[in-house]
Amino acid sequence: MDEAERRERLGDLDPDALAELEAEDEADEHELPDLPNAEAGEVVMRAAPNPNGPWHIGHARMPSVIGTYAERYDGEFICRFDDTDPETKRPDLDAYDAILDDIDYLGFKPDVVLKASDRLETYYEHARELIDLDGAYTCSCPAEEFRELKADAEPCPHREKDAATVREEFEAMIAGEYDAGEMVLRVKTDIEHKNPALRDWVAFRMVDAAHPREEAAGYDCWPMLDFQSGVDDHLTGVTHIIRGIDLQDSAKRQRFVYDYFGWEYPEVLHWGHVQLDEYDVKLSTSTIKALIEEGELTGWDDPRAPTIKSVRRRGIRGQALVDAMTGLGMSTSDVDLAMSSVYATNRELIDDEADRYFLVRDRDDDPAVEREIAGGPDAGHPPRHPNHEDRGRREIPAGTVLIEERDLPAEGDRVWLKGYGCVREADGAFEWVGDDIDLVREEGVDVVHWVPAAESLVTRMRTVEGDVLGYAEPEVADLEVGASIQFERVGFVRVDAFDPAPTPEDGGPTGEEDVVVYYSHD
RNA sequence: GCUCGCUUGGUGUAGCCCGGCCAAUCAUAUCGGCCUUUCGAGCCGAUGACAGGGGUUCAAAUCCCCUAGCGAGCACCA
Repeated sequence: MDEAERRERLGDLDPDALAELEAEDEADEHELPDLPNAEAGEVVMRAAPNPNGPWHIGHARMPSVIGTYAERYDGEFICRFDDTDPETKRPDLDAYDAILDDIDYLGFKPDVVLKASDRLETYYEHARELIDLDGAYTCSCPAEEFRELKADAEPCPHREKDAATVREEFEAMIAGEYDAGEMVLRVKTDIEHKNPALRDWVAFRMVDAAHPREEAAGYDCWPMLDFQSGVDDHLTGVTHIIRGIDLQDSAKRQRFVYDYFGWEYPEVLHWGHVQLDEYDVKLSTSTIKALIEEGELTGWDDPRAPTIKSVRRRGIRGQALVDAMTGLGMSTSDVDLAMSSVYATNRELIDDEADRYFLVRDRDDDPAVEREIAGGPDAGHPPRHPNHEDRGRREIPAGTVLIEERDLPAEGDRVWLKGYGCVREADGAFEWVGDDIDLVREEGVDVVHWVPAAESLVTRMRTVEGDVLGYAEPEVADLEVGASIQFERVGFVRVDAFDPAPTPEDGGPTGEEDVVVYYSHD
């Protein structure tokens, strides 16, 4: 009896037991723990990226997890751009759409897209209300001076200003009557709170630089993250917040504002930082940006860059990334993501559709070597896919072939050219032996890949470790850009371009290539 | 310095709130076998973990304390 039969029989004997078993199965499929206090149809979550550059792989975690939860609970997925710093983390105008595109690649679509920089008037309104509730005060202390007072749990003289004065000075902030550093609005929390991080934090400050978005360029008084994000989460009905441990004090800070307004704070989950193995490059927008500017990387989609654009160009499916990210769970500790688990998932996703081809690599330590075949058929005909004979067979001209030096048999020994037959190495040439498969099965002849010496395509394969040159079999020319294929005994690749134009950067195409492919994984 | 948090095999994770069914789950990785004209896949098997110490208890991965290690916040960044 197999599993299905056993279940059917159990269903007859004891339907309740079967239902229980199936419920367990369903629970097991959840990589992510259930959300606290979550009800189907009432969950609202948000990703709040700062659009200051394209995303690295770590950024995939938030949309992956939120999107997955939104699907599980039939909830809402808000994408809110927290672009309230026109200066130090200055938004990149291209990043807004690039980020939405990356979310789309992961297979999710936000229900709502917001930009904080569109919502300044809303923040001002709430600040005014907070002032009226005696929950905030304008402060002209130099930052350093206040820091010392705070460290000693001492209030500054501005804390006791009357509301009218505070209101007046805040309106002057909005009107742009101060320069950066001259005046801030602080939330009145508890100046003696045992955690210094929570004492009278800044809600609004003056910024001299104009916001890059035209719609927001006229504002000089900008909210800080904790104020803006706290107000927006409430106003947009967010029920569950997920954020990094770097923001673990944010909820505690924002609670003071929520208490003034009588709002209920959402559920909060924190998680640690993600590190990736495999890459030499740090998972940091600024680091990657710098390496591109220095010419170390050819761009955000360089295969050596740990970015979403890069893995996408390499033919990794968004789903593979989502599975890996949700598999990391919701732990508060820092985690290392093994790229091998992304690759394992992706392999399952593309193996069935990826047709097989040959690529003979030509490397310094393992060059392609040429051999003329004496006797034997004119061509080999290996299948396009071992599990799909219906897709037909390739035609690979034989005659004179290339194989990788490491695959070359010793003088007098035999090797099986896959899809062709068995040959023997004799005086720098191959002698036809035959196509009796028992040679492989019973006599242990190695099976290797090969390409014709004359008709093959000059190929550049871009990998995480750098580029590899080689020769691909002729039929690769018939593929479409974007196709995922497997170079047998080499690995899966995505076809990126035919006859690419040369690029000035090191590591890019030189103009010699017939085809450029990006290496996915083995 | 003050405050907060974390620590399960190579990696990730489940279990911890509500102690016993945990001689600890699942995935990945590595190794071996079967199958296969390669690789991959599939099937079978193996490897391998509760940071350390103390306490409470009939019973601790789970509760308490201490130590160590790691991380984060104390920004007019997000």
